[in-house]
Order: sequence, then structure tokens, then C-alpha cells
Amino acid sequence: MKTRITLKDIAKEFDVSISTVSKALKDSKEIGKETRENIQAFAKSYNYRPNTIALSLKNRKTKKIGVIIPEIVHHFFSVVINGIEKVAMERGYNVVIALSNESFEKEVVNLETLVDSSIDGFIMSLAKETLLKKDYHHINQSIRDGFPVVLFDRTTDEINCDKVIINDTEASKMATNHLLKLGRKKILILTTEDYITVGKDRTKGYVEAINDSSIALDPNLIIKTVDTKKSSIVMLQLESEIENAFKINPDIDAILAVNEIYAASALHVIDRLNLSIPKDVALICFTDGLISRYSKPTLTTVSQHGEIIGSQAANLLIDRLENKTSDTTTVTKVVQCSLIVRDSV
Amino acid sequence: MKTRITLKDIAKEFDVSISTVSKALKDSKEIGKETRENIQAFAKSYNYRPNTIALSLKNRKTKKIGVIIPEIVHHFFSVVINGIEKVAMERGYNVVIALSNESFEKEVVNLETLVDSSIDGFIMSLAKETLLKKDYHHINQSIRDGFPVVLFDRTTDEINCDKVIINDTEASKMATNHLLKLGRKKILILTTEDYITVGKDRTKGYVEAINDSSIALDPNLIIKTVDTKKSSIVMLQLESEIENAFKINPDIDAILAVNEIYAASALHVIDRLNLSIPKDVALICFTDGLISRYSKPTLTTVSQHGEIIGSQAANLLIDRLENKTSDTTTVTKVVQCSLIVRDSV
DNA sequence: TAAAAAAACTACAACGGTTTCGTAAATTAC
DNA sequence: GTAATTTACGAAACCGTTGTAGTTTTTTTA
Repeated sequence: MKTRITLKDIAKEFDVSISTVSKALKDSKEIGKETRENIQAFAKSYNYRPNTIALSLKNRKTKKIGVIIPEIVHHFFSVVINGIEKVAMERGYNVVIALSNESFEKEVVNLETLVDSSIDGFIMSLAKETLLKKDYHHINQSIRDGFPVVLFDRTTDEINCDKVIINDTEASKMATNHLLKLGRKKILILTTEDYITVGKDRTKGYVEAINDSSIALDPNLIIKTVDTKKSSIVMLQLESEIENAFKINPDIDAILAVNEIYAASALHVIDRLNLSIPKDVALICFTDGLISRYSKPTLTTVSQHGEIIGSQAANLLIDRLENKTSDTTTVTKVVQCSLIVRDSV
Repeated sequence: MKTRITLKDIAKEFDVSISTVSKALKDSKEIGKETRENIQAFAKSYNYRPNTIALSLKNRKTKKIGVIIPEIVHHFFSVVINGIEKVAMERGYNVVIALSNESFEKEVVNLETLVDSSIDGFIMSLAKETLLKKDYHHINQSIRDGFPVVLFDRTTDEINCDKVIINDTEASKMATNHLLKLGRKKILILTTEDYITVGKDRTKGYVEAINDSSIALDPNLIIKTVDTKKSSIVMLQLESEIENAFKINPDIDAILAVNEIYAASALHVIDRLNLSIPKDVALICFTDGLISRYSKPTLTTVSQHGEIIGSQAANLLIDRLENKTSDTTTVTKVVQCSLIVRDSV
């Protein structure tokens, strides 16, 4: 490691003290103009950069924000990271990423590791297992220890912090209404179990829309997928559940899927049943990812604007870190979803 | 910020010196057994953790590795990150992510930022613009400054460092041969311009396979897509090029796409031309991502095993950081691709 | 021309830890 | 009973920077 030039080196060069160099580089008028300029020129030519570790130690700030998300091989989360990274970079912060893999334990360990490695604050989306266990002590502890936390997407009321969420319920209601307005009467919803907040809210929106209409709510039209670990197994199981739903209600004429993967399962089943999209069955899904854009037909989606979520979360966190936000109250920002109409309706 | 307990605090508590506490916590036999045990117990109960910044300052090591990739909303790259993160976590390192967005300038700035924020070493995949400009001074400079670098996937001979690549040429040859063996005679390849190394190598493999066969190489069957920034524009343009290829050679009976997006374009065109897959046209693509898995039909792909690439890169880097590798020679690891056969052939 | 004021710089502590070297007290050796 | 050794601990330097509180030198003022 070719060690970089330090204040000490410059001080030796000019035969002055380290403090003089430090001040000269800060352009303090305490230091004579000539000395100041000489030192600055020298520092520049040797490409002097202050050692950030020393600064961190001094300032008790690292200018690093930790991001803990369940997965990274996931369109929504990677888009959010994109948004976070962009803002962080602009505002002079680094992004440190840790993955919980939907595991409570990994989430706890990651949080500890990041706290240990002196991160200034966190942006998180909770692991499924954490939501299932409803154990948030690790996060609340970090907050008590003075680390600002911003939660996005998968949040909980049991943690008092800034949050960025989308209007899941409304968006789902809007999507369902969109289908109803097109005359669809038997709308199947493919959703998650209720412990996943976004799934629950989307189910709620669907139910509200149906109840607001003249159509009776049919519990057979709500499939809450049990989420085991292996996604291929989830797929297979979901597909058989969808087929089953079509057996019970052969006249299903629309499907609302809470994510792209579920939509892909639906596509497969619809294909197998020799039905056509959107003539026989209309399809809308959440997550405006690659599948929606490139599948055949392309899918109408509810876009969650992940990049905006990410940038808002980053701004919220950095504002807190830099005390631009009042200490006492936490804010929750709601990012509005929008419907992107493609060929599947 | 509720400041964490330090050695000083513990020292005050026991009325001993800081050095004593430090040694006691390291279980040095230099310190009396009783004192040692008391201090350890106290530290444990107060959940003492050494301040990593102070350690970094002392050791000139941060236990952080920087990853600079072109995009994160990208199946291959996110899978690689997954592999990197897993290994890094296991070996006690944090992963700091920066995105170049395929821009040379951002890559340079990111590298500087990460160097400034005292990262121990880098894992990178080069931005398209960097490959186009062939300007690698920033990376070579960092290497000269003593930062180990590991390049993966998009690499260049002009940087002398450890690398993890896939056997693109062979894999492409294998895929082409697979199509030839199935009796396909007019194989269209959708590839990138040559400055992107992986595209070039894949084109090469295709050409070799054709030349090894009894079939004449037809330049009209090689489409090198001009890569502008907007992916939607690329799509449209590529689609018209594919349609054009079908006009010139209506008997195209197979397509090899160097990535999923190109494959998706091909799917759209094939659909429009009312051809069926795999009866009329067989399709193989690189990148075993969501599109391949969930499209209709599912796509036969060349899997690049991104997770393995990531974990190998991380291990290579950390080995270097911890001097487990001889200093002089650099190594290049080749991860073997494999063909995942699905419905499109 | 001496005192006061301003200018230009330095010493030092602090951030939190590690480590080398030194030393007082206790123990052992003879 | 004194010298040699061991035990148990402490002082101080160091990593690189900042900021406060001096200190010295020069200039101004009366």
C-alpha cells in the first residue's frame, strides 16, 4: 500500500506544524497568505485527501448509510437501491448493503454488523420472517441507541421511525376498479398471507373495491399463497391453486396479482387452459419489472415507482442525520402508485 | 447518539489503565486472572464492542470491499452481488456498492470516492463507456496505489489484476453446436458490438461453431446491436433489425441471443411473424434470469452462474487482502457456463 | 520607545484502540 | 537476607485530523 500523503508529511516539507497545515488547507486567515497558498499548491500537486477514517473517528460520523433488504435479485428492491444510491452519492454518502434473505436472524446479525462497522443510519425493508415473528427489538434498540432508521415498503406500526410506503390499498382498489369498469365480474386475486403488510393492504383494496361494487365478494376468488422458501415450489403450488380456482369458477374473467411472479404463474395456467389474454381473462399485476415489460402479452401493471421510494428514503435519512428534520416527530411519506396500461387488459 | 462504552469507561470503572483493559479483553496472560475475568464480565454485561473506526485507523484496514458495477437493476449483476455479499459477510467484510450506470465518468468518480472512503479493495465490472474509450488509468492508478482489484465479466487485458470470467466463447460455441445438432441450419445471433468483451467472445464462439460445421457463415445472420442509452429504443431498433433479417432469410430456424432482453425482442418478432417456438424457430439466450424462467415458452439458457462468479471474486479479493495469495502473479478464474434446457428448443 | 494590538504560528488534547517498553511489587532462588 | 526472576500493571507512542488555547513575532499606537 503506497500510503497516501498526510498532514504530517506536508508539515515536514514546509517545516511548520501539523495544525498550520490543517488550517492552511481550510483556508483559515489565521495563517499567512503566502504560507497558505504554498501549502495549498503543494497539497494539490500531491493530491492530498484527508483520511476519512481519521475524520470519522473525530466527527463520529462515517457518511455511510446501511441498507438492509430481504433480497437483491428482485426487481423492486434493486430499483429502490438504485434510487437510494443516486441520492446518497449526490449528498456525499456511501451505501453499504446487507441482505437478510428474508431471515430474521440474518437481519439481526446484519444490523449488529453494520452498527459495529459504524454506519450513520439505516434504510430497511423487513424480512418476511421478521414480520411473521413480529420481533422488532433489534431495530427499536438501534433507534434507541441513536441510529436513525427509515423503513420502506415492508414496515410495521411497532417501530416508530420515518417510513416511505406506497398507497397499496388505494392502488389495489384502483386496479380492481379498473377491471370492474371494463366489465369484468369474476376477479381472482393472487396475494400473500396477511403478515406481509403489502399483501394484506393490497387484499384490503381489492375487497373494498368489490364491496363498493354490485358484485358479491367470493372467498374462493382470494388466493393467499403460503410462502415457503423455494420459489419454484411456491410457483407450482400457486399454479395448482389457480387451476383449482378456475375449476370452481370457470368464468373468472380477470386476475389481479400482487407481484410479477404470481402473474407469471397465472400466465402459465391461462395458457394451459387455452384461454386468451385479455379477451377471456384480463390481468393486472404489481411490480413493473422485466416480466411485465417483456412477457407476451405485455402486462398492465401497478408501478410502485421504486426509484422514488429509494430516493425519498435516502433523503429522509440524510435529513435526519444532518438534523434538518425536527427530532421529535417521525414522518411517513406515501408514494403514489400508478397504473401502466399494456396489453393484458 | 447514546455513545457506546469504551475502554476508557471500563478503565475508570475498575480504576486501572486503558492498556490493562485492552489486554484483559484480549485475554492476555499479562493481566492477573481475577482482574481479567472481572473486566471481561463487565465488558460483556455492558455489551462492549471495540470501535471499528479506531481499529481501522490503527490497522489501516477497514474490512470493507467496494463493488462498482454498471447497473443493479439487472439480473446477472444482482446475482453476482448476492454471491459477493454472502462470502464477504462470512469472512467479516462489508460490501459497499457504487453504480456506474455504464458511464466512464461515474466509474471514475465512484472509484475515487471509494478510495477516499478507505475501502480495502475493489470488485468491478467495467462500464460500457469505459470499454469503448479503453481508458483504464483510474483503475490502474488504484492498483498502483496498492488497492487490490478483481474484475469480473467485463474485463480487459489492459489491466493486470485478478479476474473472474466465464468461458463465453466456449459456451456460445456449445450453445450454437446444440442448435446445429438439432438440425438447425440458419442460426441468427443477436449480439453486441465488439467493444463489449462478453458480446465479442460470444460472437466468436458462434462463428467458430458455424465454421466448424458444414454450414457457410452468413454475415446477414449476425446482428450487432448498437447500444444507445435508452433500452426501449434499443428494443425497437433491434426488433426491426430482426424483422429485416427474417425478410432476407425467411428460413431462419434458430436464434442465439447474448442476453435475455435481446431474446425478449426476438420473442416479440417471432410472435408477430406468426412463427412458433420451438417448431419453426429455436431460441437460446444467455442470462438465466426471470424472463427465461417465466416467459412463454420458457427459454433455454446459458447460465453464467453469477453467484459463483461473485463468491469467487470475493474470495479472490479477500485472499489478496489477507495476503493468502502470492503478491506477484495475478490469477484469472474461469467459471464454466452450463446449458439449461427448457421449452424454447 | 515602551506598551498594546494584531498576525502568524505551535502545542496539546481529543477521537478509541493496540502495542512496546518499562517498572514496581511480589515471589523465588541461593 | 539479598539478588534474580516473575507477575501485574502503567506510560506513552501511534494511526490522521481538528480546534482551542496559548506563544512568539511583528506591527501599530501613544
